[in-house]
Amino acid sequence: MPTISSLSRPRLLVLVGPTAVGKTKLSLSVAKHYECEIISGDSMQVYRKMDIGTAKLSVQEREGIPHHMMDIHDPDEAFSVAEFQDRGRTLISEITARNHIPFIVGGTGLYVESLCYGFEFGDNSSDEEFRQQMADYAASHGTEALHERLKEVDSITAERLHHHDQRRVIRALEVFHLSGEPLSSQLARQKRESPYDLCMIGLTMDRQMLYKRIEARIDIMLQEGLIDEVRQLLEQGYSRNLVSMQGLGYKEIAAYLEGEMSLDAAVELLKRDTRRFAKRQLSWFRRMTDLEWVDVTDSEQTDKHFTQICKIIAGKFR
RNA sequence: GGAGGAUUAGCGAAGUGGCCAAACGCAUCAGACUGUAAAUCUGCUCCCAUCCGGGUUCGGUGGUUCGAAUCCAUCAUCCUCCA
Repeated sequence: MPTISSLSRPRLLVLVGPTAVGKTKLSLSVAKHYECEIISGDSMQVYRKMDIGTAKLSVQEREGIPHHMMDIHDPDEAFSVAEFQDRGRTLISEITARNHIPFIVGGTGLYVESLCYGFEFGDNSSDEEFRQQMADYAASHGTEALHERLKEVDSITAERLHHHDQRRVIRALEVFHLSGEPLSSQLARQKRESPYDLCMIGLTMDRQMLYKRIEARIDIMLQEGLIDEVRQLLEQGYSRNLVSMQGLGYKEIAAYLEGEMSLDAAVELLKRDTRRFAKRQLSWFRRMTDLEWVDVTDSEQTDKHFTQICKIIAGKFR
């Protein structure tokens, strides 16, 4: 039963799951049934010109359902969780005002969670020069020395980070550098409560089956012209160092196109990396306690899964 | 028929008398994750045990030795060369 506060909070429907489980397909049925507008919860679909490798639905395939947070940046424009959250919040209130249900569908755990819960990124922003300085320091003095420096300003964060995890060590240092406050104390202030009336569904599947689907999907992407897509990006001058080019499929195919490995090797690597990614997604989602799981191993039974999902939604949003 | 080489954990591959349950790589599995997150990072993987620890391994069998994955014999399988 909804409490007073849940009645006053906007509804937010969420569908997560590892890559290639079948989120997209199910999301269309659900969106139609509940008059939803979809917000892509995916860190790579935000980029234009990256369609095949990100398994983006074409406008036609969207069957008239609005899809937000797609194609909002060129591949050389940096994107971040904070921006995702910011835009997401706006979208949610706009969609709610239209009397539609905002529906996040995606596989980027951090992004989805940042929107679902009260993550506060503050105005820490970033400082490229500082990052570079820190990276240089680690290169000359070692990662442990850099970790030591973090220990001095934020021992709590240092405690939980391995000194090899330079990206996080540097960010924690950067947060202190920019705000004068340790990341850990900023985090301690945040409340875990969601600003929304949440209904979160997670799709899962037998691992072997999922891996087969991943491989099959990659083969299809290749047939659909993934290599050309990557080639065009490179020809248009998008560097391999760009964040967008670190995406699965782009990274590996670019390595092939630049002559670093054979196509077979690149494809094999892409499959492996994607399998690993799916595993990581699952381990992220598993700790999300508000999630209701739906096992879609029997991938033929989409009607059954759809019914199951509707039941969960009906239970939450009554 | 003869000569030589090989056989190590899921795979590849070190180890050639004690420091070996066995390096390393891969793959698998598990985990972390608050402005790069499709990124970044950690740990496990012969069996049993939460820990201490215990039990079985290095193609099979039988030896030598206080002690063998490592030495010897023999059998099996594979490869190369000579017939």
